[in-house]
Amino acid sequence: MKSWFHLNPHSGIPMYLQLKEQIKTAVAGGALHPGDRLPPVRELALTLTVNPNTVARAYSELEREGILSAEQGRGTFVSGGEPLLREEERRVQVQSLIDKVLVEAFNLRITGDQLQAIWEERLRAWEKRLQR
Amino acid sequence: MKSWFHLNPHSGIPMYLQLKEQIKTAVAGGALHPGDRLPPVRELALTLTVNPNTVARAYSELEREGILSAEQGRGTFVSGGEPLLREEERRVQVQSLIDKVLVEAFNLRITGDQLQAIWEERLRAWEKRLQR
DNA sequence: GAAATTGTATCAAAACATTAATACAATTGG
DNA sequence: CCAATTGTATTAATGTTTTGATACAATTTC
Repeated sequence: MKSWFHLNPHSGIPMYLQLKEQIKTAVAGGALHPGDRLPPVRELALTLTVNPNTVARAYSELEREGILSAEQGRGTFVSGGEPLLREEERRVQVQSLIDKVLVEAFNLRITGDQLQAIWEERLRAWEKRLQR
Repeated sequence: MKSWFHLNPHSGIPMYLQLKEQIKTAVAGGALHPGDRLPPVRELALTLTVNPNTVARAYSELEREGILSAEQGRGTFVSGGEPLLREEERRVQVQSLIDKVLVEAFNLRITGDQLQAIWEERLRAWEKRLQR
């Protein structure tokens, strides 16, 4: 449980977004489990040499998204339970993300077959990391 | 070839991005074909009640991406020919988009099976629109 | 060749987003 | 109960992006 995250102040991507992304990836990939406690905002801010507000923003946006759960005085944790949105809404979100991928892919002149192959490859890669 | 695009100034998404997105979708979906001419920047700017620079920005970014092709004095056209990036690079781009979808999906607690079903459904939906 | 049409370039203004400084509030631990 | 720990809220400073005004350049049309 050491130096998980690292931020690049010059990447052009806001640091709070970099952190959000890394936390989401860690959760999806099984490096963080429901109930795990994240470092306090000030502590993580120190190790990342970043303003505490930057960490706080990442945490609180992830809480709004139902991925973390914060309790004042106690800490911030990976949340396990029920999704915030109902099935239908989550489905729609994923659909629209996938539609974006399809538009991009076709504009990149990727064929349906190539696309399908990449999809299967990536899905397999993630399934491995998920079945812990 | 009428009122294709419409922009919402209050959506929170910059208008030049909305326009880019709509053009990309039209191209991917077969509403616009290689060689088709787009309206002149000033004309489209009028119909969308937007500054000409806004349209020009969308056009020129899409040109950089190899989707449109502009010629001063003549107009702007949907480009048909070879992709700008080589196979490998395009593959990587699509891969990373798909990885983002997977992370989002798993954080939304969508199961692999559900995800696979949505993928197949959307791919079929687009394939229909593409085989013209 | 001149006027019209079209995309391009430059620069500034306005809007927006990110980061920072600081203070507040709830919980825990002794 | 008091100090320490932790997340939250407010506000300002800074930085970045988007939009707009205007002028320029290439091509077409007559």
